[in-house]
Amino acid sequence: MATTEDATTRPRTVTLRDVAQVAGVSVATASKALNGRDNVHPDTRRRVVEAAERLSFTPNSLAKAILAGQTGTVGLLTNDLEGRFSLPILMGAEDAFGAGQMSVLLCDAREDAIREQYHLKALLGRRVDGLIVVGSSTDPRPSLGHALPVPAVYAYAPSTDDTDASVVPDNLNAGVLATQHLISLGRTRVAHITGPETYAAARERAAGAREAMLDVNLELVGPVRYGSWTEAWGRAATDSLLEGGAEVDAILAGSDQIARGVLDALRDRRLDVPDDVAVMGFDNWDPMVAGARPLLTTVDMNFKTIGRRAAQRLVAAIEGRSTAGVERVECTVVVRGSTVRGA
Amino acid sequence: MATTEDATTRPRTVTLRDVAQVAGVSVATASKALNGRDNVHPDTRRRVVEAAERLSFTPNSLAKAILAGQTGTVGLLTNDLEGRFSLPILMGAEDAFGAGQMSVLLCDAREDAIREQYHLKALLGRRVDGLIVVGSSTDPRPSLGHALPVPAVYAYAPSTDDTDASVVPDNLNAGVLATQHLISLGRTRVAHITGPETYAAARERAAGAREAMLDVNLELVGPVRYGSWTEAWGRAATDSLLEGGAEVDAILAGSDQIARGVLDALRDRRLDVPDDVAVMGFDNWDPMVAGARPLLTTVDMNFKTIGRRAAQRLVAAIEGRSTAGVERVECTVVVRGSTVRGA
DNA sequence: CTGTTAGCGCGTTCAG
DNA sequence: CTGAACGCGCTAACAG
Repeated sequence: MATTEDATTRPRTVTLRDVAQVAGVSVATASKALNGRDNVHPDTRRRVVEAAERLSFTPNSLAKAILAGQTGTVGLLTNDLEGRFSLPILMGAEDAFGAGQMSVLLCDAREDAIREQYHLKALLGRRVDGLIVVGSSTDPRPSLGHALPVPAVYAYAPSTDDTDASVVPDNLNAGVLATQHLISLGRTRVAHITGPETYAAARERAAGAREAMLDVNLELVGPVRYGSWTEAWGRAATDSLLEGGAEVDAILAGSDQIARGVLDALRDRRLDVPDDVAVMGFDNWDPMVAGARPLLTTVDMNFKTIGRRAAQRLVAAIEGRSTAGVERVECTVVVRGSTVRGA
Repeated sequence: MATTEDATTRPRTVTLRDVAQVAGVSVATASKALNGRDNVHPDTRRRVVEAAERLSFTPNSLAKAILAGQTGTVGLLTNDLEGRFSLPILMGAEDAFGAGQMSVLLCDAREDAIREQYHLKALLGRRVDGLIVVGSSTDPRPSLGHALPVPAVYAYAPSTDDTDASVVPDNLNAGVLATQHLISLGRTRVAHITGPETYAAARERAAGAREAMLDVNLELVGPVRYGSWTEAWGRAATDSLLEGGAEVDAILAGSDQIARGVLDALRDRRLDVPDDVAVMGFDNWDPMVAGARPLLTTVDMNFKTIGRRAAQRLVAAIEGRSTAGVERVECTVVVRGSTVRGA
């Protein structure tokens, strides 16, 4: 690692003025030529374009932005950069913007309101055209308020203020769909092992499961077992369930991690999956799903779609077509070997 | 989701001019007052600051940047937003910048050179002060070249051009340290199951393992088993290893996922971990490590540190103290129950 | 068709 | 201690 002073060798940023000079025209003409405006002689345009390429001119978006009042930049304020939710959401947003020319300024507030304010200020200072706010759980989070100079869309965690725009996973429906899949396989004795009751996601999925059972005049086996989003809890809860003598032909796990624990516990007891007991998870989290034996049936919450929709609504809002309210994104059951042999 | 036209209700962006007007001073004075420059009467300053707060004035960084020639923004160009490497690196970079006032513009090129060029152009247009380029594997990647108007630092994947600045994990040393840990426990018959031989990370870790064994006049049991970075490969390779009649007292897995597969296969064969066979992985990837039975000993490659170092070197380069060459970040052995009972 | 002028929001001289 | 004037890179309106 040698230290070198190459600041001097680095080419100075080339401006439109340089291009104009090389092409032998005025700055204004160069501008028009490069932006495809009318009233420029083809020959002149060609000269300007050539000069621009030769100097590898990159227009200064900042200067443009200062005029236009639009920066083509959005702020993405997350609280869960570690988590596996922000990332797909971020990708979805990138997707949606990618086609256009939006760039994403990323900030992680780490669940700290002070940090969030700080970053918010920084983003507004950089004159972002809009904000996407990603929560760390599906529980509602405080609104940034309506006094913002730019529109905001809340993703994953809805805003507590429902005149804000939010895009969230449909956890209730996820519970319903998962349970209907199990019922469609002829399973009638379904137990539900899930994460902490303090999580809205856990409660809503459980409510969906209960609802789907009720629709066919069935009930879940025993109470919903709330615990933590871990494999260890999946194992422990399964053990206690079976030791309690419960007869089950399906276990609905509140997440893929819990499902992995359930599978392990069943395997230890020499119970066959899916013949004896069918198992399902939620999230379709690849590393968990792909390594499971058998491969895990799960519900994909379509985080990427959430990100994409949030981005689309944000763009709409920036263009003046603002929408309010919570949008729930459909989830998808992904059938694999843990519920249907060989699938 | 009701559509509303609230563009009108949204407060117009307030400029320094507004503040000056309210405070009854000129823009120049307002500027000095807010930026803590000398030669401003305390009373005047107070009036200006109050006005700024009342209007919730946010200085326009763009305008500032256009003058200063520095935007306080860096571009992070990744190829692996899905992957679990960019994320910690991104966080480390955020950490390092967070103290200061750098903001991060994020772009995912998805391994597509065209996309990368496109994003690069966009970032340069936004006049980023520097670039961090994150690869998707530890294999060297093509340099962006030296004709860039701003410095670049390559993280995770080094640049093929070693006059560039790169920060990468020390995979060779990781292999050494892991193996030394096993040796220190008295294990002498160590097998190595890892990912595809096409990956530099796999080859280097294997080389480190071989080297550490050689240091104490030992050899790995059998050839290195190259395969894929999956649990399934871990299971399959372990089965074939043991069916081949190999006597091993330790298995070094090339990743935590592979290690999980190894643990499963050993468990199926009623072999005790760590008493019969000690098992180790690489990456210290929490979801894999935390769910393992027993908890998995592994090598943490300190991705966050990589991100932090890349950010620090970038800042140094931006300030003119540019450094060239590849920096290898130390890794750390994290001891848990799969090598030391009860740890 | 092209060049000149003005101004976006701000920081920085330099007179007053 | 304060304010007018200038310039950053660029586009829009107008004049030639």
